[in-house]
This record gives sequence, C-alpha cells and structure tokens, in this order.
Amino acid sequence: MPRKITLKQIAKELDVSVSTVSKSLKDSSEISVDTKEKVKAFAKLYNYKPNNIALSLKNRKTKTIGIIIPEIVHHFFTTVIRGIEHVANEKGYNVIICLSNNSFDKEVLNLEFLANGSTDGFIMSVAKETQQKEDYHHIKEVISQGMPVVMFDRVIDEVICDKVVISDKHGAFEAVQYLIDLQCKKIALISTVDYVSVGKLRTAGYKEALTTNDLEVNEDLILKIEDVEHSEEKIEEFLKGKDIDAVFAVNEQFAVNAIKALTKLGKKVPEDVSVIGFTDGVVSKSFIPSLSTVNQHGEDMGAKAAHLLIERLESETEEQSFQTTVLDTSLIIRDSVKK
Amino acid sequence: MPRKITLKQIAKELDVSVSTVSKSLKDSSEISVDTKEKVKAFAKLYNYKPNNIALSLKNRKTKTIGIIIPEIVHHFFTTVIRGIEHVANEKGYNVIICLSNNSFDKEVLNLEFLANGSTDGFIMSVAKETQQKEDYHHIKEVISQGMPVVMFDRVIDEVICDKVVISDKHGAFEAVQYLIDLQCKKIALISTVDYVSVGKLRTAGYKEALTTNDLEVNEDLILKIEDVEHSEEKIEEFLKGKDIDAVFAVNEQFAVNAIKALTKLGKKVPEDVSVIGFTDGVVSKSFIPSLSTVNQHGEDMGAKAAHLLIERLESETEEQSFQTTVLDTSLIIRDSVKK
DNA sequence: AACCTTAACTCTAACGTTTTCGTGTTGAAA
DNA sequence: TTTCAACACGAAAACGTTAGAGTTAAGGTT
Repeated sequence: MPRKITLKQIAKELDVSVSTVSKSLKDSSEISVDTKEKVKAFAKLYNYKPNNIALSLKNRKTKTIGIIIPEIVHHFFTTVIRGIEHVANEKGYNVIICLSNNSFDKEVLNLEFLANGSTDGFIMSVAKETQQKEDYHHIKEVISQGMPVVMFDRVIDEVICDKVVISDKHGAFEAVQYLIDLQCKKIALISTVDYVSVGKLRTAGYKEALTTNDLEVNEDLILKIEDVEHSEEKIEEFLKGKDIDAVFAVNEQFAVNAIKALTKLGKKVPEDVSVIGFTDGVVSKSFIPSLSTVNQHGEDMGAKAAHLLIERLESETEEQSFQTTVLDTSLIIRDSVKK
Repeated sequence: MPRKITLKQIAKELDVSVSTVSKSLKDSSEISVDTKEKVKAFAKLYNYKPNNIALSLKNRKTKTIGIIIPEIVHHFFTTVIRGIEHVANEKGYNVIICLSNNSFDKEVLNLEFLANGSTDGFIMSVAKETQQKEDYHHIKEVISQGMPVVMFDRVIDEVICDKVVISDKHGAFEAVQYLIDLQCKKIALISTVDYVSVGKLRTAGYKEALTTNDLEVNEDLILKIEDVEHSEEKIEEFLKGKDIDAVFAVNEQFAVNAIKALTKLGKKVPEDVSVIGFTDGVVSKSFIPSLSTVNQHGEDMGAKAAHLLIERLESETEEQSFQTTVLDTSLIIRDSVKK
C-alpha cells in the first residue's frame, strides 16, 4: 500500500536531517553507530531504495545502454540483444531498446530522444533506409556530444566509432569455397540490394571465391532482392530454367525459399543442387533438409559490443582511437549440401 | 563538438534568467516577443533539447514502459514487443526491455530496479521459475506501490492487475476439433509440464475436445516435456510404436520435432498423421510440409497490453477494477493436415 | 580561562527543469 | 502628482539524491 519512500520522509519520521539519513545508509563514519542502525532499520522496514532518476540526474550518468535496431522480430538481432543484455547486466547496466523499423526518421527520433539524458551510450545497427540515404548526421551528432556509440552488423565506414562486424566477405568466401570443393561449378548467388552493407560484402566474398578458383563470375547467376516480402516468387522465377549445381544465399530466408523453389522445379536438394545460407536461425536447424549456413555468432557480437561500450564509458580518459572488431564466422555443414 | 547545452548555459550566454529561457521556449505570454525570438534562435542554433532525466524527476513520470519477458530469442515474444513498441511510441512512451531468462531472481531484480523511478508501469510475462515457485511478492509489491502492471501470455490469477491472454483452451479445442472432424480418432498431445500456465490450458482444451466428441482421453497419448533442449529425442521415443493418426503440439518446436520424428519412423505427414502446432512462427510457414497452427496474434496482444497500461497511467482516477482481455486465436490450416 | 579536538550532526549547493509568486518599470487614468 | 494596471522579467522552490563545508557541544590540553 505505501508509495515509495524517500530520504526526506525517513528524515522527517526519525527527526534527523536528510543528509544524516543518506550518510547512514552509506555507512558513513560521520554518523554515530546508534543513529546509523536506527536509520537502516527504518529504511529496511519501509523497503527504501534510492530513486534511479534522481541518481542519474545527480551523477550525470544513467547506467543505461540504448540499443537501436531495425527490427525485433528477427532471430539474429535477438541473439545480439541477448549478448548485450548479458554483459550489461553483469556490469550493472540496464538496456533500453528502440526499434527503427528500418525507417530513417524513426531512427533519428529514437536517437535524439535517448540522447537527451536517457542513456549513457548506444549500440546500434543502422536502418536500411539510413544506409540508402547515406545521411548519418544524427549519429555523428550524438557522438560529437560525447556519447559513445558502438555499431554492429550494418556499420557505416563514414562514422568514426567502435564497431563490431563479422567477416562477411570471408564468411561468404568460405561457404562458396566449400561448394567449389564439392565440385560445384555453376553457383548461383541470392543477395540483397547493394546499399545494404552486408549484402554487398557477402557478394564480394562470393565473387572472390569464384575468381580465385578460376571460375567465371556470371551476372546471370546473381539475383539481388529488394524486399523480403515477395522474395519467394522472385527466387522461383530466377531459378526457373537455370542450369546450376549450387546456391549461396545471403540469409536464411532466401536459402529456404531457394530450396522450396528448386523442389518445385523438380530439382533435389542436395542431390542435384547444394544450398548454403547465411545466419544460423531456428529455421536452419528445423528445416528438411537441415540448412548448411554461415553462423554469425550473434551473441558473441552483442557481448563484444557491450564490452566495448562499457569500457569506453568507464574509462576516464577520452580515448580517441576507435577499433573495429571483426568476429569470425563458422561454416555449419548440414544436410543441404551433398556429402 | 559541443556537449549538450542546458537552460542555465543559454541563460548565462544571453544574460537573462533561467526562468526566462524556459518560458521563452514554451512560448509563454509573460515574455516579450523580442526576447522569445532571441532565445529560440539561440536554442535552435545550439540544438537545445530538454534533459529527459530532469523532466522525469520533476514530473515524477518517465514516459517509459518496462517490459519484462523470460526470453528474447523467441518469435512470439518479439511480435508482442513489436506490438507494444508500436503503441507506446504512438503515445509518446519509450520502452525498456529486461530479460528474466526464466529466472526468478533475475525477474525480482529487474522489477525492483525498474520500479525505482525508471518506468511508469510494467508489461510482463512471468518467468517459468516464478510460476513454479508460485512466489509473486515482487509483483504484488510494485503494484501496491502504485505501479500499474499488465500481464500477458503467462499470467498469474493470484495477482490482481490487468491481463491480456489468448483463449488458450479454446484455441486448443478448435485445433483438436478440426482434427476430429478430419476423422482422426487417435490424437496424441505433446505439451509442456503443467506449471506452465499455457501448457495446462492447452492440455485442458485438448481433453475437452476429445470428451465432447465422445472420445476417450488416453494418458498414454500425452507427453509432457520439461525442457525444450532435448525435446527432439523425447518426442521420437514417445512416438515410437504408437498407433496414432494425429498430433497436436502446444508449440511450434514440438510440432516440427514431431513431424521429423514421424518421418523418421516411416510415417508420412499429412497422409498418415496430421499435425497441428501452436503459435505461428517463422518455421511454420517455411517448413515442408508447412505447418498448420493456432495463431496467437502476438502483435495484437502487445498492442492491447500497451493500451491497457497507458490508459491506466493517464487516467486521473485510481480505477480499482481490473480487466482480463481474452484475444481470439485463429486456426491456420496449411499442409501438415490431410485435406 | 582560553584554546583546540573531535564526534555527530546539519546546511547548502548541485544535477536540469518548470512554475508560482514576486518585483521593478512603464504608461496612462484620475 | 498620485495611483494602478500591464508588462517583462527574476527568484525561489520543488523533484530525490549526495558530498563538502559548516555548526554545535562536549571534552581535553596548556
């Protein structure tokens, strides 16, 4: 029934000053043992807990990390969040999550809002629309105001801050190399449009693998998809009549859709066509055939990002050198490739 | 380069008082047009934005909603979050997410921490461990301190607050009824242990459907699983040698595992055995055969919960009547049941 | 007796806002 | 010339907390 109790109320009740109460609870040597015990007992009885907002105002730090991501209904992002959350909690930080829904405007709004006192720093993956517009003033602004920012996954070279990425290019390279080692010669690529940084990088890895193995890059075998919504039909159309022996897809959904389309077109996976996707989600494991993928280790990524941010928050010196951590991917081979 | 600017700094710079600056920015009629314009121009130039923390302290409200859920890497919960976030943002609220990881202690910690000024109210789904322990003192306490709480999905009857649930029992009933209408007579149930409220309710729906159709409830056809981790083997073992023509599973994962197990055991889905799951996730749509499921409408659930909470936060009167909103499920029929 | 210590407090300022209540200046009515 | 609004602004309190700088009284030292 009782509302939250404050120092002032305790002070009044015990007929001492607010500072005495505060110091008692901090076990200050300035206060007599008697008084301290009395105050502590009373505080415990009324379940006193200091008000975070007041503390934040006083200390000018909130012990809160802002996460801004494009989308929450997305397995990879949730694993990253889990990683961040784990580390943050360990270090006494809270986490506040905002979604940009891939909208530039909402990203700006979120960032501005959280920057006004709500958080000490940010961990973010930028919205697709932002990457398209190439407008990063909002991010640069919070950084220039002294807020540390750590970017992950979709990072912006132009913005100077700590970053955590996976070796997209190398991960793609390895996957395609694996396919080549299986004697695949006609490997199709299903990617996203180029302004999405990861799509671009994975495409580069695909191409590099081909060229280093003296295989020709055939643009007819490359599909770039704008929106995930109608990917299924597009993929089917793309694969129709194509003479291929493997597919490399830059995400899980595209890989699944590719298998479905291939099956529809009368080709068997993995007997006729081997398929490798990117990102190890729930679907990959469950699917029949289970999907071979490039695992991104989202949780590690989140953990690393959180460490970087907290380190910066807690270091006294305003370190000016920023680092980009590149995390390795690992290739998980399951049933969607021939043995 | 400039740190965030405050009213005080603007005041000093323009040689007026802090109150004049504050009033100017609020376009108060007390201040001359000249001064107001000067202040506004200056504020705009330096990109002044009021400090949220200071505002929160002053207004004694944070315009922030706390979400506490057991797990983030979970499709259903993320859809709920998306629903909450959408409504919250519309109404000018922010969202802060904490994970209990299904641990009672962490749930308590999160709740206590957020209750000390960080949020105006909570939307939560309780941890499995909490349901097991049946210890709800932490939730009752924040409520008694005047913090509105809205529970969803896993709700506690014993705690008096607003709730949003789906008609678990009825959803299960409909699914099983559908199977019965297909002439299935030997329907297995794969559920969770009973202390998880939704598992219990869905089991009840299953049983009711059987009895209303004069079918016997055979406990040998019911499997209750404790942890999801090793569900695959357990389900396979359970199904081995069982003479059944349908399976109803209380979640997506169990349904998928059931199909895999059945396939392994030489039975065809849907020709020999029809399968219906619960919760419409990514896997359901992608799986082959695509899964028939009871759709929970997570986003609606989140939206409703957010509406309930915000309404309570913004109503002056301390309304004492709490409501439980029951959302309908809908049965999505795909390829995992025979036609 | 005059001074110094020390224990045990209390006061005050500060964090950044908002808002109520003053207060001094002007111009005009009486 | 006095009186009184109207105007334009400033001072101060408040939200809850902390920390450094006083303050007071008791006791001890010279």
